[in-house]
Amino acid sequence: MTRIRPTPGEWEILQALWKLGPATVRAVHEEIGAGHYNTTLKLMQILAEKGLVVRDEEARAHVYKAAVGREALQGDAVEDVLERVFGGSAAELMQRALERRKLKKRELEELRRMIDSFEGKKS
Amino acid sequence: MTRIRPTPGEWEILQALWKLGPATVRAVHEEIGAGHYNTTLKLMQILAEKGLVVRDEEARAHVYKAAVGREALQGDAVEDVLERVFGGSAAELMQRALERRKLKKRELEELRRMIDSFEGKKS
DNA sequence: TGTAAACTACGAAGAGTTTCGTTGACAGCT
DNA sequence: AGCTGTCAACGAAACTCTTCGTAGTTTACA
Repeated sequence: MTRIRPTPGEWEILQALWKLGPATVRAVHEEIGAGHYNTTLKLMQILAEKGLVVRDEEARAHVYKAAVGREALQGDAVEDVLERVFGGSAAELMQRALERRKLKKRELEELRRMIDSFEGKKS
Repeated sequence: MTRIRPTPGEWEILQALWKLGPATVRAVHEEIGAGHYNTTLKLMQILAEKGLVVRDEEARAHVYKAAVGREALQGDAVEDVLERVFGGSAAELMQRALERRKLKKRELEELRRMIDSFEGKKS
């Protein structure tokens, strides 16, 4: 099972596609709002080659859509950063995240619920 | 304030240096336990150029030590992954981390304490 | 003194990523 | 038909990262 590891440019495309749903290069490019149109096109073609997006070529303006789930790819990205940066310690990762980003009260409570449920499975 | 973004190879060196303290190329290379000696050397020279490590050239075998704090770099790495992968949502990042890695009971409790203290600062 | 081992230094090769110029096809309009 | 704008496709160029071959220096020691 090889881990999927999009490049930064590819992440930007994928985020746009997850947000927009199936979309043309033009639409994705405008959602991103920066860089050259051809760069967006090229990256989307590369993503199609890699199978991370699928392309409907019916219309002249091809319609792309993400072929991978957002959560799954995020999970892979977390694995990467855990291994490379945190030596596998998820607790340390979360500590840094808490230090850097203030979470909304609602988010903190939801997080606590998640921890509760995980702790329930252990003991 | 430019964010420090070591490459994967550089992270490996830095992790070894944080673990060993000031060390020679040889020591770091053996700690890593893989790859070509010259690759380790080259990466450490690059790190020195970038200022992420400092080099004591007194002895023939130069002694390198990390010039940046582990926690600070981890924080930068978290910022990166938050922006690129999670659209800034630390809650989502932590959710993925919890799904992927089982934390020890002690870690879960420590995490809960951290959440408590952060929540205390709000409302 | 001669030789082997350990070390730094240099640079080139190869892969991967991103950017963008150019080309050719197609569609709409006058 | 001719003009204009939009599109996909291709490939070159620049850049980064990693690997490793080669060279030259220093140290240890017989």
